[in-house]
Amino acid sequence: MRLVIARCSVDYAGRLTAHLPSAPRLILVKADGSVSVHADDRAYKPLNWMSPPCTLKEGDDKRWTVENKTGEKLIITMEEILHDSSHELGADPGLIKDGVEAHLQELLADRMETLGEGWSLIRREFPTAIGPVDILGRDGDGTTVAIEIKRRGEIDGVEQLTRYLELLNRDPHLAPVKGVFAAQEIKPQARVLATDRGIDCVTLDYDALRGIEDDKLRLF
Amino acid sequence: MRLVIARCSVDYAGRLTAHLPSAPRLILVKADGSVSVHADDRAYKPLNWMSPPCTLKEGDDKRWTVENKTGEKLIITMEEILHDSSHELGADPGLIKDGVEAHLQELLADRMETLGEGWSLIRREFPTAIGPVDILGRDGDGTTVAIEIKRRGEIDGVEQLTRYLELLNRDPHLAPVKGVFAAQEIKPQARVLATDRGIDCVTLDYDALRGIEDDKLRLF
DNA sequence: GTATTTATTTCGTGC
DNA sequence: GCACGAAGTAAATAC
Repeated sequence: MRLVIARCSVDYAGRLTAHLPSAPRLILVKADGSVSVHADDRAYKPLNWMSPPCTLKEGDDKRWTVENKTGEKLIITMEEILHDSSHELGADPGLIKDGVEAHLQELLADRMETLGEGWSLIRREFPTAIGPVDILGRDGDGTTVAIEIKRRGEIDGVEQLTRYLELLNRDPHLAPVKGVFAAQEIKPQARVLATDRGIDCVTLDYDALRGIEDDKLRLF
Repeated sequence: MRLVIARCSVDYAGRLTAHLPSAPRLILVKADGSVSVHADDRAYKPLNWMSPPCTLKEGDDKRWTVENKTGEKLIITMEEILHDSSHELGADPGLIKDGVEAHLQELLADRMETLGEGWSLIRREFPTAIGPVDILGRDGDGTTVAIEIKRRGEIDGVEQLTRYLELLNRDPHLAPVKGVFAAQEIKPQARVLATDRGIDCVTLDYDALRGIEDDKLRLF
C-alpha cells in the first residue's frame, strides 16, 4: 500500500467525465491495483478513484495515468509531493459479519409461529422460475403463504413478492397463495402498495426473534 | 488527515456486529471525524469504518474507541504501530461532474426527433399522482408517449414505467399512451419484460446526443 | 425535516 | 463470467 500526500489536480473520463481542481489530497494506491483520491472529508468515499483491475503508469512529468480495460482513464497531475511512503500489509483475514437479511430469514423460518397460531414452514429459498421465494409456509388454515424478507421494506420488495405470487398462484398444487411482506422497517409507500395488493405486512424485531426479549412481532 | 499503519484487531457493534482478527492495516482519520480501516485490497471500500459525526477516544492501552450518537461503536485495538503521520489538507474545492441521468433527459428532450420522424416533446417531468414521468411526448402519428430514462435500464425502471402507463391510460384526454424505455444500456431481463408489456426499448448514445464526435472517452 | 431516487454505486452469490 | 439482489448502502434531491 502506497500513501502519497500531494497537491494535485485530477481528471476522470469513463462512465462520466469529471474534474478536480488543484488541492492537497491523499492518493491511496493499494496492492490490488486500485487508486483512490481522498479529501479530508466525505467519510470513507474518495473524490475520485479507479477500481481494479487497472494499471498505473507514472509519467516523468509527475503525471499519473490509471487506466482499465474498458478505456476508463484517471489522470492525476502532481504539483507538489508532500509525503510518499509504501507499506507491506499482506493479505487480510477479512471481516466476520452477523445480523443481515440471511440471519433474519433463518430466525423467522425457525419461529414461524410468531406470525400466527399454527403457522408452519414448508421451506426456505423455495425455487421458482424467476428466483427463490425467501420462505414458503402455511398459515393456521393451511393456506400456502409466500414470505418476502427484507431488512428495510421498500416498494421494490413488494413488486418482487407480487411477481412471485403471480407465478405461484398459477400452480394448482399451491394456489391459492397468500403474500406476507416482512421487514425490520417498512416504508409507508411500500405498505400502501402491499395492502392494495392484498399482501400482509409484518414488522420484524430482530432482538425478539433472536429470543433476547419477549416477542414484539406485530402483524398489521 | 492522520494516517496510521498498524497491526490491529477491530470490533464493530452497531447496525450489525462484526470482528476483524489481528492484521496490519491502514487506519485513516479524516478531519470530518470519520475513521476507516483499510486492507490492501477491496478497492476503495474500507473493511470497517465510522461515518461522521462521531468521536474518537484514544485510550492509554492503544485501544481506540470511535462512537456516534446512536451508540454505534468501533473499537480498534492497536498491537504494533508501523507508521503514524498527520497532514493538513484544508477544504477541498470538490468534484465537477458531467454525464448523469438529468443531462440525458435534457438532451433527449431537445432531440426528440432522434426517436423517430415527427416525434415531439409535450413536457419534461410530466406530473402524475405517483410521481413525474421523465418525458411526455408524441410520436409521428400523434400518439402520446411516456418515456422513462435511465443511465442503466433495469427491471425496476420497467416496473416504474408500467405504473405510469397504467395511470396515464386512465386519462381519456391522453389515452392511448405508449411507453418507451430509454437508457444508455438496457439489461436483457429488463428488455424482455418491457417487450412483453409492449414497451419499446431505445438505447441512448450520450456522445451522439451531445453532438460531439464519435470519439469515445479520450482525454488527450 | 422526511421520503425518494441515484450511484463512476460496491459487493456478494448463484447460475 | 454474467446477472441479480443486498448494503452498516451513502449521498443528492424532491417534497
